[in-house]
Amino acid sequence: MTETKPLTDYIKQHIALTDEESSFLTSKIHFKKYRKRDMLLSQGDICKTYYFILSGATKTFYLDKAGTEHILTFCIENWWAADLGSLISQTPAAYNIQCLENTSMIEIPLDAMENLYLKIPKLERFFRKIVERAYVATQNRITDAFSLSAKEQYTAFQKRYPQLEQRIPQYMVASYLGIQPQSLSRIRKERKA
Amino acid sequence: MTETKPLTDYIKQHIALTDEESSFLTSKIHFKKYRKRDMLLSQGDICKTYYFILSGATKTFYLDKAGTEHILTFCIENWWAADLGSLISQTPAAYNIQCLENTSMIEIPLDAMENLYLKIPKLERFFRKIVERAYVATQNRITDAFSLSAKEQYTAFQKRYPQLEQRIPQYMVASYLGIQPQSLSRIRKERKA
DNA sequence: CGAAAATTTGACATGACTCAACTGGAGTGG
DNA sequence: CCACTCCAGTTGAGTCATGTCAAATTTTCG
Repeated sequence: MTETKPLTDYIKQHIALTDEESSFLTSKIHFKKYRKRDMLLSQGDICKTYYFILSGATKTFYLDKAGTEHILTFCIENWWAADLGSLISQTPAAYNIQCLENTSMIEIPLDAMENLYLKIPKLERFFRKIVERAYVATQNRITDAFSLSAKEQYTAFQKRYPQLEQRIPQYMVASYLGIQPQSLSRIRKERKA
Repeated sequence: MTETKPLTDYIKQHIALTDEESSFLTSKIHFKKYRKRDMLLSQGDICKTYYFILSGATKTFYLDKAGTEHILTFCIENWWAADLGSLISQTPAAYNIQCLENTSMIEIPLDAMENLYLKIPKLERFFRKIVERAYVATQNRITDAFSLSAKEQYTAFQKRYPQLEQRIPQYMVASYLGIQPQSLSRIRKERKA
């Protein structure tokens, strides 16, 4: 299973795994490829899988009452995607997850996760740290939303996701920033001047 | 140490602890009382402690360049307070934490935490779940900020923190919502009508 | 090439901000 | 116990950033 090696390597950067643990892990996860526009999860479904992105990109978004799309986060290489709220309490997902490019990932089904935690308790620590990091990132996002103007948030986005802007349409950046595409267009125009 | 019992009880609701584990835990944590307006953490300091609130309330906030206060969260009974970003990477805190009332809490110093994880590995699981929950709450906050008007966010705040509004000044609610006190005053006026 | 989608631009509306004045209650000191 | 001060909260008037609606233009892609 050489295809799953990137994940075991990634985990080994954080915690030591014996060969046995490593191969048990490998036996529980699987490699998968998706195509641009494929949905990994739809609002209302129950999220059953953790996704670790090897290459490509996804967006996590939801549709409000008016049917407008709001992008909560982009996930790119070496990052995790899932609707954690749905996953941990097995309730209907609040979010959709969709591929923005052809994307290859490693999937860890929820029930495999339980086995992994039992057999390799160290993984509790690993995932605790992953979630901690994600939590801090989300807090920073709130902080930015609070005190930065649309212009400044756009700059912050470019810093947080270097190069991503080149890979996705502008209206998605606007959606991530919580502004209208027209407004982003005007901000960009103004910045050039 | 009967004063620390509420926390051990709280943890036991989630994971089983032997008597030995329970008393080891108790030996590592301490009970403490703070007074209204006491600072638990100041922007720029390194956060060294997890706080579990038994009674009272705190606010976690930061001051922007203009010196305006933005409240990220309120923490009340049975909830955790800390600047996790500062705590996990031992970098200067982005946030201040201050008591809004006389508040009693249980403190777990960061280095005690490491001992606890070693001696009681189950705690990794417990804290993973705590952080997961906090993460989901933060995501929901972003979602609200995105799609709700100031009016609707005010209603959401009242739902998320029942009764808290009665315990704190109105300008803090405004700060939490990310609007001016004047705007909140107008929203309240309009709602009565 | 042609249709559909994305982006830009213009004109106008609006929600929230800013600045400023005023009200009312809480706490303090004479 | 009253006068004074301070601070939270309210209200008003004008401003500004962003939203809305609509049309023109450019880009993408089958």
